[in-house]
Amino acid sequence: MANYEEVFRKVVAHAKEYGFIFQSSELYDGLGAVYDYGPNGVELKNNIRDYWWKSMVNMNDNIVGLDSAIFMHPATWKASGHVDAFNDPLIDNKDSKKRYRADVLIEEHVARIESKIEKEVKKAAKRFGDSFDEEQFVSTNPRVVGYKEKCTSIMQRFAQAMNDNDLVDVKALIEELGIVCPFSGTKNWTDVRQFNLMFKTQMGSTADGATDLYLRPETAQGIFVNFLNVQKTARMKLPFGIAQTGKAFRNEIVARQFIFRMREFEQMEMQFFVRPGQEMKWYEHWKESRMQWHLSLGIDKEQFRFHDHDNLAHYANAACDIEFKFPFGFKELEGIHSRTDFDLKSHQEHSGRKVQYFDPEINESYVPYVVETSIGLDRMFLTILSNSYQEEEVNGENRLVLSIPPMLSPVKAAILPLTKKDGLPEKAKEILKSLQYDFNCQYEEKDSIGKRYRRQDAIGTPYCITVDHQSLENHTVTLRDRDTMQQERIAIEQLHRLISKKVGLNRD
RNA sequence: GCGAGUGUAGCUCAGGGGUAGAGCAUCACCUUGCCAAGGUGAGGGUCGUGGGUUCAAAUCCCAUCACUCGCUCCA
Repeated sequence: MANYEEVFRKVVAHAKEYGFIFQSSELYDGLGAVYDYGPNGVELKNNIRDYWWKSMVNMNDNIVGLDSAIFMHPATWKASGHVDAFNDPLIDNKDSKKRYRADVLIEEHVARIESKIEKEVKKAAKRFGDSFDEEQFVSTNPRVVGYKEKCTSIMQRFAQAMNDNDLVDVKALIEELGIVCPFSGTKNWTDVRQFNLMFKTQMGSTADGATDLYLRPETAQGIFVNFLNVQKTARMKLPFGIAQTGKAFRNEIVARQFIFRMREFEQMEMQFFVRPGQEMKWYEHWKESRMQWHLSLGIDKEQFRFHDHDNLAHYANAACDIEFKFPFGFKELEGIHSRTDFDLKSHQEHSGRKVQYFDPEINESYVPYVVETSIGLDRMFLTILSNSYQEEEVNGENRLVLSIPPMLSPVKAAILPLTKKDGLPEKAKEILKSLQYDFNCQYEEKDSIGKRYRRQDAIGTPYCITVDHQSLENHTVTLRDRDTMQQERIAIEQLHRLISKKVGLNRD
């Protein structure tokens, strides 16, 4: 594991040194868990996004795109469940230094009382034998009734306190119940604090007339609230999908592991709408299809695995992750969720509008079911980066190469005059002009040719084109392959076709 | 938020009360010309920030900020 950490350290340092990723606001000592993409980083990121968009939207005639705004009506987040689910009251035990969710502590306490009720019931059942009437017992036995009342009053008080945002009373409740920390066994608690996982902001320039808004914590809701607009205007028939990429914001309590967990990050999501009852078929379809997408990038199959969720979120009836083996272990890269009709139905209820689809095949209107594929663009970036980073030995010397899939490489080709005289730079610049319209190219004449090759290796450029004296005579150049370091001499006219074949999406 | 660690040049780090250092990187010139680190020279730091002790603080003390790691959360 120490070795993995070492590799990860190097990847992070490399990302900075070669202009892929900088920490946000570094000039001011940095801003935690926020990162900026540098000149090479933005190219790679754009290429990943393009590749996703092409394969999801352009290659599927039943998927269309959308770019919804980051600001959304605040009711959206009530409907989606985020307002409730993203507000956790937390409390620390000062002795054990452990942190707990206050609601969980209280619920566990209630659960203990409930188990006492069960014990009483069992005991009674034994005592009364066949004539035992559980319902009657539970409603009449004074001890059980007392327990039940206690549970109800605790939960009511807790609900009331949460509703009033009265965290002082939540703490008082915990103290009154005598809840102790399982580790230290003490009641030495801090105050209860609320963690807001959504970022709040205001719309409207005057303080008193402003409306509280949230920065969206996921892009999906923009798709759901536009379901009718898109379906009608693009004349889509079920099953069909809506895809969107964009920024999302989460106030993570801790943010670690470089760009794996960021406060501001970018998602690539596709929500696929299906007839109720067909969701599992499509869930399986997208599970398979998304895994194939990852494998199409040439990454080793062993680096991925599925992880099925046991504890499903409130909206899902099936969910799995595609995990990638990051340098710090297998971690979630993409989620495929069968979200049922939860979201659309909830928006229907909250908005008071009909969010339904009339299905001409069965002559019926219904709220569609949704299968979601949701991948973190930044996580995909880290996947590509950490998977590409390689150190190898060449003639007793280290070579550092990013073996990025060529279609994703920030720079497709470097054009290098062997020397910076005798008209070689001019010839090289001619070639640059002929290629740079279609490919992101770099021209370099500084330093020895070997040094330039290695610099290009370090940013993952698949091709180096070297212009030498022979080029002036017969219009040929050498084309060096990043991975094999082999060179072949080819006609300048062939360059465009060869590079296109290697870096294009269509490999035929 | 708690605990531990770190903060000196673009990067990696040395220096632990007395004029701020090295290697690499950068820039210029020379040399070489197909797999990085040849020669000469140059630029670059009020040692994270603020305060204190001292004749004197990068160095000792206090505070503060940021980052890293662990714990709590994570569709």
